[in-house]
Amino acid sequence: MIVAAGATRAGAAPRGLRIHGTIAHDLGVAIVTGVHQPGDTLPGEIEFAGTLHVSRSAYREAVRMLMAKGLVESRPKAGTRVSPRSRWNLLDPDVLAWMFEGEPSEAFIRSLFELRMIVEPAAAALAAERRSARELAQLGHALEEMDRHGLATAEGRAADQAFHHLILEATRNEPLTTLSSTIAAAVGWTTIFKQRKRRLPRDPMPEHRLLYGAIVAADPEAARTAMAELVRQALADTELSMEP
Amino acid sequence: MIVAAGATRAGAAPRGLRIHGTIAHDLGVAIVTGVHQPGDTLPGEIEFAGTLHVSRSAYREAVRMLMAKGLVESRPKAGTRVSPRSRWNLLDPDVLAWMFEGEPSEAFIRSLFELRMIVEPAAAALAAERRSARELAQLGHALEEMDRHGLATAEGRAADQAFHHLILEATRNEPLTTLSSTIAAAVGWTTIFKQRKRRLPRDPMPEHRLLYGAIVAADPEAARTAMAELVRQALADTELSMEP
DNA sequence: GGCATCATATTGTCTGAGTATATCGGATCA
DNA sequence: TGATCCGATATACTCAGACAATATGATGCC
Repeated sequence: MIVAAGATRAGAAPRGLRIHGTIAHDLGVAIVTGVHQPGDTLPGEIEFAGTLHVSRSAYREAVRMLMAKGLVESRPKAGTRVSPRSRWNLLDPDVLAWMFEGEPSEAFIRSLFELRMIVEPAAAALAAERRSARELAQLGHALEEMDRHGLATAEGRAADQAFHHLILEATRNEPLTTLSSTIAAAVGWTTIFKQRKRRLPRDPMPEHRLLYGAIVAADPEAARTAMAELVRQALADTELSMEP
Repeated sequence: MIVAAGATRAGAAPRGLRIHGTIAHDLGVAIVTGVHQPGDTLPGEIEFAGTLHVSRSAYREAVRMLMAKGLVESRPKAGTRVSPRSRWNLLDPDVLAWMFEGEPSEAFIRSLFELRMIVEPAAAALAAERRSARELAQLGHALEEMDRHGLATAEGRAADQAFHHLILEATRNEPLTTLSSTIAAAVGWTTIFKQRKRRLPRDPMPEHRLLYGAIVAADPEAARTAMAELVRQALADTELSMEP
């Protein structure tokens, strides 16, 4: 891992992607990591496509995808330029994932946690009011899975993400749930980021159980408090791995 | 307005867009308004491109944009299918705008206000703590503009959106600010939606001034309360135009 | 010095061909 | 009869080359 200077080709490419997807990925990562800065004009289509050894069509389709995410804008004669950061769709799952392929700034990670701190406790409160019996069961199952595997394993982290996603789904609020994909992904990457340097300082299971209990009890305020504590703890753990 | 069956061509097309952009717009609207439902398979490229009287390239680029927004996914042999709603990027500015070209469900509008109710008061609190002198001045100016033109005019609504956007910018939180583009757009369309049926029931200026005062005074809790009241009022006004 | 005009570079669009891939249907086997 | 394997096929994917549309930046005029 770690930036990974491509051996034979460009960036470390995700498998199962078509050419246009690969180009979009590589170019997207290059943009969000600052290789191409906002305001920069990319090389012309024919030239750049040639450099990347792909057809103009494939390259153009990649650019269309980045345009849809607000990363670039292109006009005839003017060329294709990197958009100002303010136009980037930072809440797009791909964009966020691309950010974490580099080393995102500490300020950015902090911003994400701030957003989690705003959204997730409120979501937990809503979920406590609206959750169905079925969702309660699923939450319980996810909790068990987390417990069995631990957060060091892929299964454990998947269960963690499922747990948080289930809570957002129980809010019966689609836009809020969409935020979940984004934040859940960020949480996932941050967790990997975190465990890369040192082992997990604390066991987060007690807080998860507290939160689960509050949702079962249909107690919005307890759920809000529990979730806030959980996010706070996650931030603290992440900070430990950032500073020193 | 109102669905607007296209006179000569397809949907009511936004001007200044290229062909691929137009197709993406029309297809996107058709999807989010339910003409093409999740799970549906779109006609083949050659056929559909022919139906729309555009080249395959233009059509494919349009599909790439929709794919980037999570609306469709396409694989060889399987065709291009509309993705399940859970994969849609509802926080994408375009997607949200497209939703409002139809008549979004009441539940959806309510969800958006619920999200505003979570995010904006918290943002106002952060803004009260972190705002710069320059932003204070800009906020004051926006408030003046709103006062002068009123919310019935385009200038007034622009000032309103600027006011809210400035607050989010003052939070020094990029992801949160990105949410602004989305929510601000939604608020804009909802306002039009609202005034279409009846005139503005109440004058929202006093609450805006209250909020502004709290931010000037660097009082987070007062700002939070004021913003909550403002959003609550906006919801109430919108509800008036939905029910009867 | 400001403004209108025009040449030009760049993206945008179109056409047509060939490739890669995943699904569907049939054949084989338990 | 049922399930598994495997090949034919439909579809998206990639490529190549040409022409059109457009906004820029220079030029010339007022």
